[in-house]
Amino acid sequence: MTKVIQVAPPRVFSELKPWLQNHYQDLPRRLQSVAVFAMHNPDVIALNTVASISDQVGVTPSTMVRFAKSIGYQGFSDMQTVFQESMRHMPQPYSERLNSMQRSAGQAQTVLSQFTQAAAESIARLEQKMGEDALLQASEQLANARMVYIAGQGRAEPVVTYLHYTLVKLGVQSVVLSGMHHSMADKARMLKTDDVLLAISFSPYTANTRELVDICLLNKTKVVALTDSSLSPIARADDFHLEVLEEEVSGFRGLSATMCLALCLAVETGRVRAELDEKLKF
Amino acid sequence: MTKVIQVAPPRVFSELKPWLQNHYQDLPRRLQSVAVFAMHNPDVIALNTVASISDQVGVTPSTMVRFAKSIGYQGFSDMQTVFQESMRHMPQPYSERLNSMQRSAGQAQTVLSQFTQAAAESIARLEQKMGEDALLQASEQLANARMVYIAGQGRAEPVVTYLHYTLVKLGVQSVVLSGMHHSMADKARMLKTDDVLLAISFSPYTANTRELVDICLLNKTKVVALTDSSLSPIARADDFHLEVLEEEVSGFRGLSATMCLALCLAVETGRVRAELDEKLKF
DNA sequence: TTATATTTGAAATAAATATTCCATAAGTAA
DNA sequence: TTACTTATGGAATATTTATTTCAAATATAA
Repeated sequence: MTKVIQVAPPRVFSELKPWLQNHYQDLPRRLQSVAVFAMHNPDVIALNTVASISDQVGVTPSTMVRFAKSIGYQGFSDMQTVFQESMRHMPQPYSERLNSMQRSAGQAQTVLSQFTQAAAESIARLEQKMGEDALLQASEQLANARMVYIAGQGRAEPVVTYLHYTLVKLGVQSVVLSGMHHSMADKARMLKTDDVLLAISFSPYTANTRELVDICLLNKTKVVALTDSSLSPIARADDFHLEVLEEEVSGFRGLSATMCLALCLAVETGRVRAELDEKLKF
Repeated sequence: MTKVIQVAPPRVFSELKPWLQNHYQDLPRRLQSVAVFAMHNPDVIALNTVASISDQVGVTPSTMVRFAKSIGYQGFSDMQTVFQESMRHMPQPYSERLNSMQRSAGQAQTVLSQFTQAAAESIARLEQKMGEDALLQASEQLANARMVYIAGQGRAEPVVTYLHYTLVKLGVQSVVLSGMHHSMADKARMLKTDDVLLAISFSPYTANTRELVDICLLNKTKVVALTDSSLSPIARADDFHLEVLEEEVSGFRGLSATMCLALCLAVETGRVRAELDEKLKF
């Protein structure tokens, strides 16, 4: 029989959370899954049935009961009430919503709210302005490449890392150029005509990335550019460029929308590539 | 037999409210009581059983069922789900609400819209859940450090790069540990007690980063952790951890909210550090 | 008033949901 | 490996919870 905690279990959600943090490591595998799910989806625990929840978590109903008992509750239902109580007065669809709006309109904004707002705006604009077809075109270029070379410096570097990571995971061959200590000319020489350069650059545009794009376009190597303005030197008539502009907060620009676009680009590329691979089989 | 509305009943709470206002006069006395109660205590309807609710309203269980049926629902349970749904996605303040409504009303979602929506949701949640004080505490730790060592692998790597880039720009000395080819023990040895480890790790948590955190905590070196769950092995009672959860779209998790938090953390750290430097002058 | 329709409550029934139990699988230590 | 402990899934069971039924109460119209 699974050992059961004897002491009284947390009666409020805010106490349950640290409890799980402390005991998480010692929990059996399945019970860990439940713990993670519960912390991430408290509303689901509060509102759904054992069957439905266990299904979402990917465990059996018994496991849900065991989980509750291992914390010290009498059973699942007992634990569920704790989750339900945590929702009770929190939401209040309308009145509460208005409150939070007033609050944000009213007093001084926190650092956090300023930046989250800027990020949200940037993402909203991305969705509005970015054409699905532009994204698709760029993805097709990348998917058709023998190898994708990714370049970018400074603020663009995290984007490079992320694109590389995601593309590789999706089975698209790619290499990061920025890290290599070659001259631009040497780097450009690595690119064959069936390769594609994926260049990321934001204002102020670094000379290096720009130079690389220039050389590639001269060599008729395809270029996909990710930048913050169509006026950017790396956005040219003869390349495929995607534009994403981050809202600025007192001089700082985030990367939220850019990362979102990067993910879209990678996923779409992976999809197109998978389609191509499928065709080649026959 | 009580006459029952034939047309489809409101499927969302916001439509149910006006419906009740319009039909209130025509309802039998007991059903009016229920209507009033339901509008004033939607959370009770969402979370309690018929027996408990009918008791609170002062009617019999049958009346609750009749009430639901008189609106057009199949029974009480059917109506209850509408109340429950209204509690479910409680964050999403306003703009996002509108967006998702427009979208769901329209056609199928594009890749872009799916990911932007996920990003927006993640950011909204970040703003709601993250405490300004937790952010400030973490920032103070970093600002007081002689040197900030940043570690993280895989999906966390872009975040490492970004934090490093931003911190350095803000005049906070920092080094990226991930890139170095040392053993974890060697890396840990670099950290003195007045240094701080800034560890970033997401599920599935890489052993390396976890090990590093363990060693540092053993050595009483301060740790600031950025992770996707308070259950993560790097979120421990004795470190300062910030939690940010990215919404998932068909298996992919973005970094939009994470990057936003990273920027907040860096900027706040820079601000605190500037204050400290100012004091030292006198 | 009486006849009729409507509303209501209480108890019986049906449905759903949680819980327990047990056989088997997965780990662990020798 | 083998013996042993712990964890897990599936099915049977118990419990809770919603729903229906029907008789009584209340209202309405003649």
